[in-house]
Amino acid sequence: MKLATWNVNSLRVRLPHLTDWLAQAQPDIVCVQELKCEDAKFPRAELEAAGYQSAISGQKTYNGVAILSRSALLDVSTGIAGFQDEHKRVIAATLGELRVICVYCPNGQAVGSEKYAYKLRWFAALKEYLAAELSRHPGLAVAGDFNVAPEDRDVHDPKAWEGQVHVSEAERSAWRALLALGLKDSFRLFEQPEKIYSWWDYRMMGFRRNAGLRIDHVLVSAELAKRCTACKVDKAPRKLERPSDHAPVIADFAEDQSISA
DNA sequence: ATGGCTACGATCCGTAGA
Repeated sequence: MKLATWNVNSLRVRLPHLTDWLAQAQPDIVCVQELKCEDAKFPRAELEAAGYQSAISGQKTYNGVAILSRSALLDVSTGIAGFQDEHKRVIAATLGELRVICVYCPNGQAVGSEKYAYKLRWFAALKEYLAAELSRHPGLAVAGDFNVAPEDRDVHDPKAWEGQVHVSEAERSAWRALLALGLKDSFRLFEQPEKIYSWWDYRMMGFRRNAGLRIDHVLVSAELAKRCTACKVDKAPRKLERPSDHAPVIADFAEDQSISA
């Protein structure tokens, strides 16, 4: 079973990239962020033709999240329970034994800004929400654009980025608070090559220089981590004409139903 | 050198992303 996350930076612009990638990568479930698309304009039929059902929470111009799946999406919920938010950043659904939560965490703009304070409030609310979800769903995956590079090795130039938004101590602390719930960064369950990132600035030839950050993540509960066999960034769509600035991250899971071997 | 792209919705520039 393959579970992916991809910030497409406008679903309307990126739909051909998305459908081509679905055909090539064959994920079973995809968490999509930055739809920038109202629900009424969501290309449901095109994605159904590609073999995927959709659960969506969209809005005009900004934000917007969706979960695409080859199988039925049940118990769909949107937003963070108990947290008032104008932004459409969270959607969750159940697929059999698996609970999937798709997140588009706030950018934060700059350390000390109002948006940064909102980002930290948002992460605190997310943590409480995930704690409750974990207590109900042992098989939980939280996938999306977290807008946090957890460690210096997730940053192309840690010196230049030191203290900046996406890497600041408060943001990394908020990230570690999610791990403290028992969630694992699926990427770090495995040996990885150095300098692997999931986002590259459009400017200054960021992708050519591999000047990136690893900010898109697939977190898994302890139960799900046992079944996780790989996690990789797929850079291929970032090489296309008019790409998203993010690349998809894809995690693999054994279909193992047994308790012990 | 605090810029540099890209998407969007409103114009021929501002907001936002990261």
